Amino acid sequence: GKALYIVPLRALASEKYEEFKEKYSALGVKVGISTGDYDTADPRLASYDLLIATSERVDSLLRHRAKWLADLISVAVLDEVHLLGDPGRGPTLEVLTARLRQVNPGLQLVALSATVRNSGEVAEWLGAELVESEWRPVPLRKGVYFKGKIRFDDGTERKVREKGNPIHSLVTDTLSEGGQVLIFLSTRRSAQSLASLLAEGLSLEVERELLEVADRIERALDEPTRTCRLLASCVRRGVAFHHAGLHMLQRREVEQAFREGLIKVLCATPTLAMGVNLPARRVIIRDYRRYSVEHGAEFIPVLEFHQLCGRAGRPKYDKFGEALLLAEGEEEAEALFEGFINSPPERLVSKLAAEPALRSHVLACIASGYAESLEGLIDFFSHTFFSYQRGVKKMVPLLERVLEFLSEEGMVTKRGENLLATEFGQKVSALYIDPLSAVNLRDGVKGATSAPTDFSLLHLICHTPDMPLLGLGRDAERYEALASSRAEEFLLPLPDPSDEVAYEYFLREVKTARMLEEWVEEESEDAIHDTFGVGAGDIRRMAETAEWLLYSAHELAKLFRARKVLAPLRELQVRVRYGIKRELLELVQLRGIGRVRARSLFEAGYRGLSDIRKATEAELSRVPHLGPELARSIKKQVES
DNA sequence: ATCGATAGTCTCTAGACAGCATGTC
DNA sequence: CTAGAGACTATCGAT
Repeated sequence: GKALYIVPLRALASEKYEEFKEKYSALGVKVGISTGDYDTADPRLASYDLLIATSERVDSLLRHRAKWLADLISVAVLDEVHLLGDPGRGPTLEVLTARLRQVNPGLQLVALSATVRNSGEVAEWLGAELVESEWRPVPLRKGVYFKGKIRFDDGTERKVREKGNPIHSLVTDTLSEGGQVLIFLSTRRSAQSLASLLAEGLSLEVERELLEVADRIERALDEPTRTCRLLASCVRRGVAFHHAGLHMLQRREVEQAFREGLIKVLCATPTLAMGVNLPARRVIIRDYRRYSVEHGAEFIPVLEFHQLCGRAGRPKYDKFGEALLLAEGEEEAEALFEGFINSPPERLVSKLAAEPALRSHVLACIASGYAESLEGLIDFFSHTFFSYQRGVKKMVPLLERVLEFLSEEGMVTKRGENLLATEFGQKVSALYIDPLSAVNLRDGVKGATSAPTDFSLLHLICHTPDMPLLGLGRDAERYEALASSRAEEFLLPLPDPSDEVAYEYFLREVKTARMLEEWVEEESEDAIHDTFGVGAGDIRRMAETAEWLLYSAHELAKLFRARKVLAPLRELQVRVRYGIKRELLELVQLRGIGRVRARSLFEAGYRGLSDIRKATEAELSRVPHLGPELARSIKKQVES
């Protein structure tokens, strides 16, 4: 039979894909990958022997009733199942698991997890045998550093020569023995400031290759932002920082250079522990507290602590790995030992009861024909981890409430005992958006009486639970002013200012919409960084989400015959993808031409495909940001 | 009146999945 | 279970 390998991140999917392709292709195993940035309904998907996919992708395939998935797969691997406890992603994982078992009762499941307190419970839910193993490729020692001394969990100690602050001493200590250090911090700002401090203080000797890496990092965007320059200047001194605000190219450069040993010290936020494998001899966990809006500064979960520790020790290079916590006093050292090193990890608790998750999965169940009645739904949900932990009875009222919402909004109809998804419901499930997002998009799109502005549409998609919003910060007044000056552009009724929660939310939507508008007006990333406090990585991620929602809005507009918004939505979708004004739409159709080169061509007088047709290759290659290679390529594209 | 040092006050905080269509060095 | 860094501001004294 075939195998399905399910991972939580795209980056992990492509890492596994490369790894398995290398290992198994020679044996004649066909390895494939399916994630959001690869094909959707690729018919070849069914021909692979081993398919690697993100959990949302598998869920989506199941929603599209991919028959082969049910029939051909004989084993599924669930990598990092401890995500079951994640409020955002966990529900998908348990629903997908239950679904796979529903359609294919004979399926063999292999679940891989970090240690959790109730692993037995998870195994039992899955009908699997629990296998526990302490083995790792490189032995790991955990310890606490205090006043020039590391105390390890195996009872040993190590003296460290104190030099400057504790971090500095530990870094110097590791470097003196030829090791690399990975330092985990809780905020982007801390990561950046510690990196520049260490870059300054360590004065490492670096290899020439690293200078090239630094140049590439500085040139990753069309014009470098302050962050680009800061990162490049750190890298030139053998130090780097890493967080999700960086452009993907920069993250990859940093990871690669660290892997090759060129970068010696890396200051990172937790992205690095969740993502691809990137080990170091010594891991220093400086921030073991993290701020949360509800509880203020909190200790990170023990589970996550272990996740961070897991990055210590490079196979083949290090005899052992070390993960260290920093203590400021004797009692704190003791507390850290007890609280992290000697503490059992948390229990996994199902988060399926959260309404947004339930809305979406109940609809999918009905829309894809996995349940045709309330009984059918209850039966399906009785096989989830939630029901295993809390009993189906707790689930029933929640299901009824969600069903009520879906039928009120016209996504599901009841015919006697039968539940049926409407065309609207089908569409929403296939688009993979939150049904509440769909309701807002539908209302907005139907309410458009004339051709909407960019801002109208951007605000509309920001008014959905699927769009992550920017924080308001100190900008309340500014966006209140913006909202009132552009009041007639909103497609939906505005909230009452006396409802503070709703109004603040609204202002954040306005701010986020404004950020996307600047992106689409070709404001420089540096300027966007300054006014909105988002990095290149954030902009790309938000644009990607916006594009998906604009596409969804377009599909719903088609369904509800809101003709006036169709063309503007489609056009804006492409503009958000590239971050361009309307006038560049034609140029950007060419492969190899994006935001920067399209603008460059336009300024040079090539305003459309016909201008390019008229130009010679030599003329094109003289346009800034273009070379002979690209000139030839676009000339060829224009002629065919 | 102006500047600037200092101390007190305020503000802010990690991450990242999903649709669809189309095509190469 | 509620921290710490950096930006901002008020205050006061020296010139």
